[in-house]
Amino acid sequence: MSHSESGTGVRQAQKQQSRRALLDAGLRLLEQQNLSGLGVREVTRAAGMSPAGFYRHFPDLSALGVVLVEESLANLHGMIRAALAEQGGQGDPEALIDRAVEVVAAHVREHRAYVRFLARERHGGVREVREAIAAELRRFADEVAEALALQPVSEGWPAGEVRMLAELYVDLLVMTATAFLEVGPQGEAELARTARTRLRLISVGRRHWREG
Amino acid sequence: MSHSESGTGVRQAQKQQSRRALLDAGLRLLEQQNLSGLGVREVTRAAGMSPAGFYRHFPDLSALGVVLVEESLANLHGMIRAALAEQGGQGDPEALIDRAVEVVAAHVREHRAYVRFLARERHGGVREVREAIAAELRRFADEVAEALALQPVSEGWPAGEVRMLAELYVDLLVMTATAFLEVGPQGEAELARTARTRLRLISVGRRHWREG
DNA sequence: AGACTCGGCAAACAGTTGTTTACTGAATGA
DNA sequence: TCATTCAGTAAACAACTGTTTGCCGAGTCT
Repeated sequence: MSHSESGTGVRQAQKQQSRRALLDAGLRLLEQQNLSGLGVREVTRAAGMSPAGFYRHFPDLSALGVVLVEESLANLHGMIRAALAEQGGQGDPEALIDRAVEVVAAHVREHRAYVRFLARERHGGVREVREAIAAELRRFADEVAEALALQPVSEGWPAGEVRMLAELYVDLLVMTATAFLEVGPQGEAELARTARTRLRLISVGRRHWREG
Repeated sequence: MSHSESGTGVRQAQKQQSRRALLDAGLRLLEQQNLSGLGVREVTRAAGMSPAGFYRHFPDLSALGVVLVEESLANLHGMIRAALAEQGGQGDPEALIDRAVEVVAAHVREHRAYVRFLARERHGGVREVREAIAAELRRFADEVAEALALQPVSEGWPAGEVRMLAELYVDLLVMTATAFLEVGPQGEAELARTARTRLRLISVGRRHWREG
């Protein structure tokens, strides 16, 4: 058909489908288990595939884990980026905090398995996955730092301190996300409230920082 | 010999020694692995014992994990309790923060394996262990809340808010501890500095809370 | 049309696993 | 001293593991 670009169609599509089945099965199994305790056969069985088939897609279970990491944060990344852009530099910080907590809550509701996976493997036993998560969170902090620098409150703050602040916010948001996992639907509202208070506490501290 | 109390001596001592060997071997193996990926045979092999011997001490690997949790926090608990008592209610909060970070740093240096274990299994795949950690951290927060309530700054604060503040401090300290794990010896000083700044930020926020 | 690529499979490999069984022998209590 | 307790053992169990091999057959290219 075409004389350039991809060329193949059905072939790659089928492969991607199998790959997706493996990723989905893995993610599902990892809701109740650690990556270092997961088995190749276990995943292929759950994906309806022969054990050997796994190696056509990933060399390792670690490799599958790394892909899951990227997928995990791609979503959240997008949502946060949208939230930050929406408020821009001139939005009032209080509203931004509310929006951020809201976004995190929604994200957990929609991608529960991914969030649990991240929380579980962030300090888990597989180095490559740990490092992948750390790298993504670093990029996440970059983005938050960028947004913070635009706020009027950051006038005159050195980049290093803004960056530190951003990391603090990211850590708090990640903690909030994992806390959402462990709370029932009826506890969500209160958790969101305390999360907002935590963030506001930082916000207030920041405004009065110079005076000690 | 004696006609009451324990009676047996050598017997129990030998058993305790084997039990310790199992716990130590487990802790060592868990430095590079997750509990859900650990095996009974693996542990007994590392402890120089027959596989069946394990069941004379623990029904499960989860049970061993729970014991490790208790041991992990017993130390830290004691150190923090000492630091809090040392300052009492009248010590200045800044100094208390410095002392707390110092204590955490020392604790990580001395009990690296325990701290890594806690960080790894806090959200790990074994429910019983997760719950044990959560329970211990809750008790930890109780203690911090008690200390915070004694500070003059907490005048007029409702107990619920003090408690929330205590949880925030605990979360930050735990995060600091796990961060110490991932940083080389030359990065420790800077990490301690940013940890202190984070805590001070909260402190400042708290002082100016009412005025918004 | 024919040659070729390559995702998926069945089978085999040599190990490993958790747990139970019946046992041994030293520390114990009378 | 003699019977009892019980921590630790060796052996066996069936089931499972990760990975490699050769093969098939559908999708692809010329």
